[in-house]
Amino acid sequence: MQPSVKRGKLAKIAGCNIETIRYYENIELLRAVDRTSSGHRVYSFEDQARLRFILRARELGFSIAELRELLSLVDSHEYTCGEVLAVTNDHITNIQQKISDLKRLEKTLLDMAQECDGGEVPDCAIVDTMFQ
Amino acid sequence: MQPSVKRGKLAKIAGCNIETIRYYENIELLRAVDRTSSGHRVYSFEDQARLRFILRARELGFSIAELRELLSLVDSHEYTCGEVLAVTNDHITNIQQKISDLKRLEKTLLDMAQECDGGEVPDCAIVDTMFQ
DNA sequence: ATAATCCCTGTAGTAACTACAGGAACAAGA
DNA sequence: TCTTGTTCCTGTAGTTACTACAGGGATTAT
Repeated sequence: MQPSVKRGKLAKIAGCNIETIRYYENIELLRAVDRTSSGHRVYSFEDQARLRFILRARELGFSIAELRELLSLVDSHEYTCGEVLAVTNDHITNIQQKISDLKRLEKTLLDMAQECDGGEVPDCAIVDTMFQ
Repeated sequence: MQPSVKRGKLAKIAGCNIETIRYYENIELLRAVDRTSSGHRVYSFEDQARLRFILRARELGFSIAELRELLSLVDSHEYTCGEVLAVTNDHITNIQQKISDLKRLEKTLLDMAQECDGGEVPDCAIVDTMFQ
């Protein structure tokens, strides 16, 4: 980790697309960082850590809106563990809901596929089911 | 089910947004249906069945691209059961992948939440973890 | 010096809709 | 018949979270 890097290098070490960084600046997840005299962005150590936090949260499936909530807590420097836990628990609930929706879907599709003999004939239980 | 309806009524009986129908026409999942002399769209019985097929497939999580594949099979009138099953099985595989991704996510989040005591102090294991 | 690479900006495209705005048509009641 | 309210038409823009240009300066390497 270097004390200051430009956008391309930051993208490389953080493992994201270079344009993603500019995007996060546009939507104000990242601050408008310092520039060289010719206008090239220069990212400090803290900037790099913040980007990694953002990318990690995204990997964990937090939406930008949820992430904004997390960041505003962290930025306030007055957040409590309980507040962070609440956001996280909401997110876990969302994910559990998605899992159960997908499982129901999977079951329906498997049932449909079971009905279908996969043969060469132009008559298919799946199509029939989808037409109801 | 009536033999011919206009867009608003079709949306109501099919249970979708009125604009969705026009959207499906734009992207050519639905044909450019007949019009009255003044230009109002009129949907036949077959048009209604096709919309229901589309909506059902979307409910089952098929993407528009997958749906296009299904519809081109159905439209050819020469599809075999095996072809439809192949598309369906691909889709099932996608869904199973999503489920396992989400489960991994859920576990990571639950582990993180476990570390967090949810207390009143401004020091949080979740935040620490996300900063790595 | 020059070529290759990097960085800058603004804008448009992706998926699958949804939501207007501004105006014409139609149905129902007085 | 007139009017009011609802429905329909069109085109366009907004949503999420990026990604991909184009056209042009800045920097680095040879």
